[in-house]
Amino acid sequence: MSLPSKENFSEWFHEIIQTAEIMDIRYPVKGLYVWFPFGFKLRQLVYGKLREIMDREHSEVYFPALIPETELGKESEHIRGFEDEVYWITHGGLSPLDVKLALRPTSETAMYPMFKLWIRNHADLPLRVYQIVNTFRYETKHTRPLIRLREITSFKEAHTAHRNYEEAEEQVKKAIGYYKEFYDFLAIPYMVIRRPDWDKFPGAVYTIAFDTVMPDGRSLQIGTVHHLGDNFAKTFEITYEAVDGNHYFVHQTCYGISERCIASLISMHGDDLGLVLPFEVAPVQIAVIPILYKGKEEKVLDFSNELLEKLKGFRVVFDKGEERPGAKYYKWELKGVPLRFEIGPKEAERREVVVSFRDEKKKFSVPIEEINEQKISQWAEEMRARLRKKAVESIKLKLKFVGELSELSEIVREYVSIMHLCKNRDCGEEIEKHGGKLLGWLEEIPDFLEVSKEGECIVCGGKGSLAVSARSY
RNA sequence: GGGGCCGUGGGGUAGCCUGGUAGAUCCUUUUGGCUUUGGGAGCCAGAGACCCGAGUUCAAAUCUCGGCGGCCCCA
Repeated sequence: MSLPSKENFSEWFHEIIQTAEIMDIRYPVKGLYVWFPFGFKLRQLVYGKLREIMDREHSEVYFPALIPETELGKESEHIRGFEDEVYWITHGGLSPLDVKLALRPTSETAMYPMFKLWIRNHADLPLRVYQIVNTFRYETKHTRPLIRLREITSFKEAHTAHRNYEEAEEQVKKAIGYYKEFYDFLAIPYMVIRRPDWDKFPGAVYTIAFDTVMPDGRSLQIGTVHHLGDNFAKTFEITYEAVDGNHYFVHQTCYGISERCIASLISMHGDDLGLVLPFEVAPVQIAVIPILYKGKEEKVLDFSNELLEKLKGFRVVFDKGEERPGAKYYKWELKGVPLRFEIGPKEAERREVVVSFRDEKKKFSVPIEEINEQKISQWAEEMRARLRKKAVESIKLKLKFVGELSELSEIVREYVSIMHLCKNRDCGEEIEKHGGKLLGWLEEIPDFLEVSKEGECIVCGGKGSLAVSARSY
């Protein structure tokens, strides 16, 4: 029943996914997992926020999951980046297909032939759409629920088209802003990192990623934003007629977030007792536990009902099951319920409620009259601040600035390594010889890092800026 | 890409080396009943398992091979 300690992160993650009923990992195909109802509810709430953000200036769409080989292969760099990982449909029934169909590894080549039809003139721009879909990649490394999947079940991908490079770049900045808002909402600290030129999205001009740090000191990419320039526009002939009457190629961006956001949510805040979830995304926000002594049930139940009446706007569980109170506390703590109200004969007598926050040990009493939506929202907001502070503190312990190249091999085994590095590819490759992966250069300095942006390249001594290397998931 | 370990009730394990009825390995889970309820209650009676396939053998959870699935280490 009890989880392994979070100190042993890999084991802890594996167990909590199952015992907290996020995903059932017993599905008999490698890399595919089943969402439990509870996990799916969490997904729905988290993606609800993402939808809310996207809906401000994007339209939600749906494109087919199957892409003909003829389209997938059009952009040569793009196909080279994915060809090892594509699942192919080769038959319809017993007959071989004339044109093989790929299960989308991502949707650029599904969407952009249609963009060509949709975009005629400058009034059609900017075009901004997104979809939340499954994608397939034949992963050869170890698969892991929510983190490395052969079917990504929850890929939010946005695709935009603009009149020129600059307007597309504006969109890149906006996208970064949206993702910041999303991860701030989840109280997950992140680094915004520009990927090395040799490690960008296949077909992109440049790639900017969101990376966070897992409790075992490995990095996890939890979002990417790509400036595609007019690379795909040229391949798929997406042009528009401008006010001057000439035709120009559009410039595009795309950006995505997968269920790794939920992996990071679980990993960042969870503890030895189970999930710890921000109030807004918790499938159960409040657990009300009555303590039913024999002969006093009615009094306690009446008072509970009075309380429940006040909690109508929230996702509440009223647990009057047979178990003893202690067992119920553990059960709902495992599920990450942010607020717990306990009501026994004493509380009914004094018209008070015992309140307990998931992220803190202490309990305290509050008169029932003081409990209302505003109070609860205030508690929720305070809890988010505490979660973020705690997350930042734990991340700080996993980051280390590296001043000497000779120290890197040692440090990168346990920490996400920060260093000054120039943009020279040779220097970047030198970094990776010491283990870990060069994630790239910090686009901005996060508030939890106190180091100067500029410095001498740790390899060649030239002009360098802050770079990050880590063992990554 | 290279190497190693593993698969037994829903979950975690003992048994495998040295083949001999899973009639009771242990913990957890679960069904019914009684008694309980302020941090994982107790008792009684039940339920539930050898990954799949082939081979060796009188006999396979146990030995061999293959498949599927999982974990770890190195690059």
